[in-house]
Amino acid sequence: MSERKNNLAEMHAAQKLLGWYDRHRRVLPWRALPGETPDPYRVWLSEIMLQQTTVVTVKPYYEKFLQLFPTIHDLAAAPDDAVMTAWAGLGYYSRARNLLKCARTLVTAHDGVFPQSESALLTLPGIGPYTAAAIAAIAFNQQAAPVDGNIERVLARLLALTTPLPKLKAEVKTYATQFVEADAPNNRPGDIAQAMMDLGATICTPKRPNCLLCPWQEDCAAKLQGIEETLPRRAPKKPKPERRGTVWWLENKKGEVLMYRRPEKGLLGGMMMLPSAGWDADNDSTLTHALPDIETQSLPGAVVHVFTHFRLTLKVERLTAPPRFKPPAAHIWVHPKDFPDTALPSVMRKVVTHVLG
DNA sequence: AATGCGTGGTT
DNA sequence: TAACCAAGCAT
Repeated sequence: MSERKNNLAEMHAAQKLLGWYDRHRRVLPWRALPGETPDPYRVWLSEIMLQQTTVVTVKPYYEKFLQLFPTIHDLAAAPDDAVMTAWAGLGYYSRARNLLKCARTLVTAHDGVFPQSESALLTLPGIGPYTAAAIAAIAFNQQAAPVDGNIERVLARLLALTTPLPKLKAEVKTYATQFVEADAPNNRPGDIAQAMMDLGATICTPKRPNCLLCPWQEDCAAKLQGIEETLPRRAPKKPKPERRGTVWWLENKKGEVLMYRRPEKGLLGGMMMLPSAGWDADNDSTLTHALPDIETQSLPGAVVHVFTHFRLTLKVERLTAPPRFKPPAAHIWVHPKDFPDTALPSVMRKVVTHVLG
């Protein structure tokens, strides 16, 4: 380990990286320009959105959130549903719930001011090891070493680390920390983090990395061995189970559609759904019992949606509510014209499209 | 440590 | 097309 540490220092890796970053840094909406002071609220918001999510996907959501909630005080004061609706389509909805929790905690207990230390940030909802280090480094220029998927890949290749994921993460963290410490005189931990992420996103890509453009092309141990495309190594993935279910488009005379809000925890927590059954045992609709009395029209085809851990195929049935129909508890009628302002996850938007074309 | 948790783009 | 992958977190 100490040998690799020395290698890092000897190859002046940080200088090469920062030189490259100064010439090629990407302009991103949440990124401060050179000389500007980063806004912790914006750094935090972007980091939460960027968890497991690409820059291209995040951009419009980030802009929308800043428009709707310009400060952490605006966000903390917002109704839950406004935040869930603004987040709809971005996925991993626990992020939105924790975002709101975190904003309210900070506003209530700390006057809306973010703590600057990695350890204090780590205690906040939705902020884990990566995000705590990223905010500390990027927003406050603390000597923190965030390790995301990019940095994990970049350093695994630079140092030819063959440990498979997920164990690799801890190993990379120690080297990333040494890297920042070795560069202490430059005092640019935030730029080091962003430079390594930019490098991973644009050059040291998972497939077909563009080594010819890499500032570390002469230093990369993996490239030297010709194994750069095989790193990082990972355990084989499990096959994705298939689930099938039925979703009901139940319309009343006003043209409104029956919906309900899912429980806060678990899959699609806090988001709006059409009644359904057969694929998510905990959320089988109580509507099932009332349906035999109603004439149903089965729509041709099906809606297919792929979640992280299973593939879902939904048959869609269309029904008209009879005159004396009583909606089950916790259900509400929503008119399709209000769908844009409804917290509908993508799988439900696919169902809507399937029905309305 | 392993699993649950979205979605859309790329290959 | 099916598989892979993306600035991870909570439990």
